[in-house]
Amino acid sequence: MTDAPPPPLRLAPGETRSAAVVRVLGAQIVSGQLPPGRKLDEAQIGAHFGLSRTPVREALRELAATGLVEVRPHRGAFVAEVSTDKMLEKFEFMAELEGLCAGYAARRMQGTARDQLSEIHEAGMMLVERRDRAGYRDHNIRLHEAIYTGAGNDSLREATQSVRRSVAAFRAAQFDLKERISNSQVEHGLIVTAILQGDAPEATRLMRRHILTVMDAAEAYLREKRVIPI
Amino acid sequence: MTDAPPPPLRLAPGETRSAAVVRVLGAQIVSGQLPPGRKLDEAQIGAHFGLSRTPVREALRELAATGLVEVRPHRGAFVAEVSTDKMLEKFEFMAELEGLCAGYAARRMQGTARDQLSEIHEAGMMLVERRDRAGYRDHNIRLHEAIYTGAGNDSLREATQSVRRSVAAFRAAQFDLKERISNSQVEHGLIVTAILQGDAPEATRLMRRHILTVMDAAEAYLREKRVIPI
DNA sequence: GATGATTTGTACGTATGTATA
DNA sequence: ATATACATACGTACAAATCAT
Repeated sequence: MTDAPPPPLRLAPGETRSAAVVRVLGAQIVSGQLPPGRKLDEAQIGAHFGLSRTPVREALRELAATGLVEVRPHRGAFVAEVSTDKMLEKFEFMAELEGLCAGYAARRMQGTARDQLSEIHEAGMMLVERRDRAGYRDHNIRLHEAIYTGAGNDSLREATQSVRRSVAAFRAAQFDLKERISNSQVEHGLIVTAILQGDAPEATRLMRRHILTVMDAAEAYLREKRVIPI
Repeated sequence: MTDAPPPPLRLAPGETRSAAVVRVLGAQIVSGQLPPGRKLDEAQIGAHFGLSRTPVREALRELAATGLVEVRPHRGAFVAEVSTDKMLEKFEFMAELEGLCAGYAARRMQGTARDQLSEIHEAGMMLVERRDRAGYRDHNIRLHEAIYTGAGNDSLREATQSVRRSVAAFRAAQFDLKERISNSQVEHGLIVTAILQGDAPEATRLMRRHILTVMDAAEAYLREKRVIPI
């Protein structure tokens, strides 16, 4: 329990301490290092980072706004604990949002952005062949983010990113079953083709199904385990 | 400039001071009392409410998370100033979200909730006849909220409410042109009918068009005035 | 149920960074 | 460009509420 000899908090240039805490704690929650339900003690976290409670408090409030943390008045902050039902609702919502992104992207993406989307997608092939699951996870995020951006609506993009993050916090690597990777690449191919052809309804439909497929895997996992994964 | 003789902040039971500040400032921003771009000085606001800067700070951060306030590091907090383009993006996004709500509501609303929706809608008739614009504004919110809830997905509901609030902050009463009220009631009628008949695609389409109609009025207004309204 | 310990909520002072002269 | 003024960012102390005993 005698951890953190030096203050392990590197500040990006121009970054405030509270922003850095948001960054670090958020990553730890999304990655599962801080499991749902874990108490987030202000003083303890502050000591860990070599900070006072003030910037930690602000960071916890900000994380609460994104849904990664739950703060109960006079009771403290906890890594958000999401019931299976709520999590399935989030997936359902995310499927709609991603579907919207794909549809708008099909209508709005132009020259350069379209080429980049193709390049990103094709880069995934190699990762599938290599069975590089970590690499594919990053690739997957890149592809989806390219589509969010291609939708040409910042409000939509931000909302989709936010929901994706809050969902990511509650599905561990377990979800990324081996078979899913090659299936995912195939589904991506269909979606990218629809976008490049400007077929918005098809892009929306395929993307929604793509996300709901992940949800089905998640649901099966959740029902079996009866607990929220790390 | 010698305002606020008594501390004008009433705390709801169990409410923290910072939560109360969020409530009051948020209402003032949405209602237009605090116009976009207005500087929100921590010390000044704290003095106004008879509080120290700490709860005010936390309130400003929370409002920033909802998009009503913009905080720039070391520079302070301001009522969010949204460009015309960004505002139109928000409207576009809101139209999609409300459309989703209507579609899900058509699939999921059951007995009691359906009856309540009908009742709410019919209550609007009287307000239109009376040309009660303030009353209709409240009624309009009630109807839309009933549909959000009827969608049966909390994530979707919260996101829709959030976008609606942030849009509301930038359209003043001017938008609610006299003719719009009766038109709105007619459009509501079509939407409610589609929901009660369980026709999800039609409910989605009608609701999206309903919101985009408001957007067109807003756009015309914005283009004319060349400024963000109060 | 009462009391003490612990943690959060708030107040206030200092340091740091930004903007202006 | 340097200095000055000012608001925020952070630290510290105290009050209030919750939890444990």
